[in-house]
Amino acid sequence: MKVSKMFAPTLREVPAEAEVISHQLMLRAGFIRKSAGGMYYYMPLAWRVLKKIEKIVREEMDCSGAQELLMPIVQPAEIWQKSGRWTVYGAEMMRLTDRHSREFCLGPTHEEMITNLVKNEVRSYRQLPLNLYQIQNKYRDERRPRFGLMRSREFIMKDAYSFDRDEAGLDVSYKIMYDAYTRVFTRCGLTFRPVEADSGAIGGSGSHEFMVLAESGEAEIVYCTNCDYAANTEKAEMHIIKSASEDERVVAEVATPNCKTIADVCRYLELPVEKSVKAVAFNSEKGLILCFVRGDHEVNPVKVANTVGVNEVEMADESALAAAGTIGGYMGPLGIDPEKAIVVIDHTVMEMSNICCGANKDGYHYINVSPARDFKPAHIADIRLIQEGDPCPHCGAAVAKARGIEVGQVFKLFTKYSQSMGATFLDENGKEQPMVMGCYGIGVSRTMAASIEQNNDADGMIWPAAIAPFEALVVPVNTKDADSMSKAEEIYEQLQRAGVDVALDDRNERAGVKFKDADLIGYPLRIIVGPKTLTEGKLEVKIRRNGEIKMLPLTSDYIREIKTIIGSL
RNA sequence: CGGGGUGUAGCGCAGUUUGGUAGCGCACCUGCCUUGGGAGCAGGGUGUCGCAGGUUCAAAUCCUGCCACUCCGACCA
Repeated sequence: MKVSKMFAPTLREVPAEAEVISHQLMLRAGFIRKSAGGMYYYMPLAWRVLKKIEKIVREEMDCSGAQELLMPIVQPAEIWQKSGRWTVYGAEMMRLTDRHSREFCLGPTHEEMITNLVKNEVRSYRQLPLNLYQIQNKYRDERRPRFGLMRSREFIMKDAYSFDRDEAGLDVSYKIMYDAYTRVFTRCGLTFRPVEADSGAIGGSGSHEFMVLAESGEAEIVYCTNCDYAANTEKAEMHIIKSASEDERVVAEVATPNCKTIADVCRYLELPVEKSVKAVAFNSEKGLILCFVRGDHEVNPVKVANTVGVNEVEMADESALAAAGTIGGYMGPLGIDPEKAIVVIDHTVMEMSNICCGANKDGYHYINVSPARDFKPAHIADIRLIQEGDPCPHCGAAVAKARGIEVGQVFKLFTKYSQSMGATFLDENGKEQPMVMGCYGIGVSRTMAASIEQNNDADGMIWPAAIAPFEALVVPVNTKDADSMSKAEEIYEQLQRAGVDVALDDRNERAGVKFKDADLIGYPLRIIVGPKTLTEGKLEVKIRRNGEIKMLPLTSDYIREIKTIIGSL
């Protein structure tokens, strides 16, 4: 590829709309342009990267026994109605209607489609296990698309679906995908970490997310400083913290005027914060949920939703609290009508004694409350949000926090879709069984963005050679110098013949312009041909990542040397 | 969806307070010159001032409504 013909308009200035570095650099380097909110053109350089990522994904999927197919993007409403997700998916789904007023959606995911296909074609245990995947555009009408390709409404995804005869089979399929994902992201040159993830209503220990570690990541993860435990913070389990046992005293109501926060109450009553409980109220489709954790702890809304069995929770307002007979700042579990609110107590709270909590009226708290004796909650569960320094659920050492970009997720679906959609097979005994499913996603376009987030400097992108738009760029420093030009052309052609993915910057531009563009686009290797080095009989080769310069004698087998260097990038 | 901000040339912005023929830098086109880190000179083109109403002799500027984009909070590859 000659740069003079390349469709890659670079920008000197950062467009105002871009906030994160990957978005800024992709706009500046001519990788993407916006069409509408959360929708982008992938221009030639971006498309080259995406194709290389896809190639790695395909190789790893194919050698793991998965088979590629391609399903329609436009999906009929009926199958979503059958699985029950037509209404559940809500505004996130892009819907459309054809000329006969039949309803469709643009696929946000393909569980329904693949299950519908497989249920019609697979009858016997002999045909299992089966793993099918595709790479295509997905559509999710995000509430708030942002950060360029990191959260877009149209994005490229690899989605795979496994079908097994039982859970043991699913475990095998899951492990194969988990290992394949580890190889994919390793080959893409990413620093990542698989973490335990929330599996929502399906439950079980059935999901891992692959997180690219980056400050700009939207997800927060915790990892153990001692063992290999790592989890999304919304998933991380918290064990019960035992309190010293003491004699239970008699409950008393005390006035606590203007003490609306835990800190106020504890100061006023001269109690340690570990002797108080904090209340958080949520609204949900099952009504008001009142949650209680120890005063110095935080509530994890994801755990609350899973515990109560609702899709989503949102912060409740004062009017909802008043309807349940309580008031903000003075909420307590005592005397709450179970018909009006679901009370959920963190399991650590149930171990405490002689604590204080709100009395559900303005200006009053109870003291000497002993939860095991006094509370009658609907649920006792782990609803606590893990914090930096909390004990690791596996080994007890302190956990640390980090931010990550979720580039992949593996998920055990069990029989959620096979049951609702009737995907069954006959086992050896002729008995009908639901297929046991797993699903496995990789955000291909997000992976490209994540790589940039992790690999950049003040001058631009720094691509790992495996997914770079080009592995190398040949730069003749002065296009008017016939010797430089012919030598550059020669090297360019030699490299092409040697199978190197190379470009030639043949533009009649000053060297500075070419260097700036090369740094911005992030070619892993730059081969500079100029009169200065040519007269010394040398070729200058510069590594983008560390700025290291190697001088290769023209008499040497420099093509081979260049290939070796690229192999190490 | 709630709360802020911004919409003026391809990009970055000024002009809006106080209404009076649309500006700057970069980019782009032509020529000269230059060629190891975004050179210089000369000439040139570039706009439904987000959209729709309204006020006015006159609106980028004032008023009303809408739209888009973007940032901060609850969801996801």
